[in-house]
Amino acid sequence: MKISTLEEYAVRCLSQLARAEGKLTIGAIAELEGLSEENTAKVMARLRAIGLARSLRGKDGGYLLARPPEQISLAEVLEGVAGELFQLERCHGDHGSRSGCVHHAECSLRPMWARLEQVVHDFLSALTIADLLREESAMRTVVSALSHRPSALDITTAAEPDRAAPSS
Amino acid sequence: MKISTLEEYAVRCLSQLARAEGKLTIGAIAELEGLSEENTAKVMARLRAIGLARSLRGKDGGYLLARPPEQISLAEVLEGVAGELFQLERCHGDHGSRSGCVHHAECSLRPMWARLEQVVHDFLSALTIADLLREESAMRTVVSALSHRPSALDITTAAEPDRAAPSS
DNA sequence: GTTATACTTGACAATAAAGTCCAGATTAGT
DNA sequence: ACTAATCTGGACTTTATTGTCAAGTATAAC
Repeated sequence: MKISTLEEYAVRCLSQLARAEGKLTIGAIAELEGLSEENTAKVMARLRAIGLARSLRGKDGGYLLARPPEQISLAEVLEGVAGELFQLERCHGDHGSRSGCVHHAECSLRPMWARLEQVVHDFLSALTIADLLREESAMRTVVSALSHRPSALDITTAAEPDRAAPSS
Repeated sequence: MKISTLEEYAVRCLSQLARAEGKLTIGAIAELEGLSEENTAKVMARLRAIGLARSLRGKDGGYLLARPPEQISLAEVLEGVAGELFQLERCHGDHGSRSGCVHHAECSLRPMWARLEQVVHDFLSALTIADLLREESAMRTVVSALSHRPSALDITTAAEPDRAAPSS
């Protein structure tokens, strides 16, 4: 489980555009992020394709944010460049010999992955590109305010009570 | 951002061992999961390497869980087979021309990724292999009880108040 | 309209991940 | 011992992801 480089670069390039408060050329973004121009071009093309950046061609051209940075959530960025967060549809394809989901009726994995996806989505939805312009310390505060749950370790809510007790 | 096949297979194979309540051969696991034996062997070898499964060689051999399923969290499984959830160390390597993190002093991305990793970790830590044996509907209940935060969309906690307002 | 500056696009190369194959090692039962 | 069942480990193939390159198109400025 990892963030792809495309996803990370997308977030970073957008944050540079936000910081610049205007137009930046591919060359400038590449320089700011320490990436190659070719690679940066690819990232920006993708961001344009999913409607998060706009491009101006020709002399004096460059890229700008398609919307104010406060209106671009990180969820949009990551989900935009990478498709769905997870491929829940794994459950629907073939896995070797059998057709369809091997975990048919009793597939408890599906709701688990789905919920994980939602947890991640909720977290990312609450952050925008504008948030990334904060100083690292300020960001830490914002981000730790997010999803400050009461530990989540005591979910003896449903059916069986046979969890807990990691004793030996 | 996605779950690797190794991660998914690892979870599924462990859940089969838990369901079996004992020993299973690679062939049996492969059959149950609809995977090839070769691939299953690879997955199980990894699970053995990280101490989540034990193997018995020779005739009448097979695999068993190293611990009771209630004591194996999904976090352990995923982090075990995939290394760290994210490579936060991306910030420390080179990105093209520059050495070190291009987002030096003002790297607000680092706490963001770190917090995301923690959110995911917390979620996965609260679930065990034993939980995966529930029926799909029961699992849905358990899992939705996890991290039931009050929306997380109103985090005007820190510094700037310039978020909100996605009006146009 | 010519030129310099920039984005665009598709093809290619390098790398990493996923899956397969096979010869070897280990053990229970005979 | 011998055999059959079973895991083990390395090498190999296939596929997906990343990154690079070059030829092409658009636009502002002169």
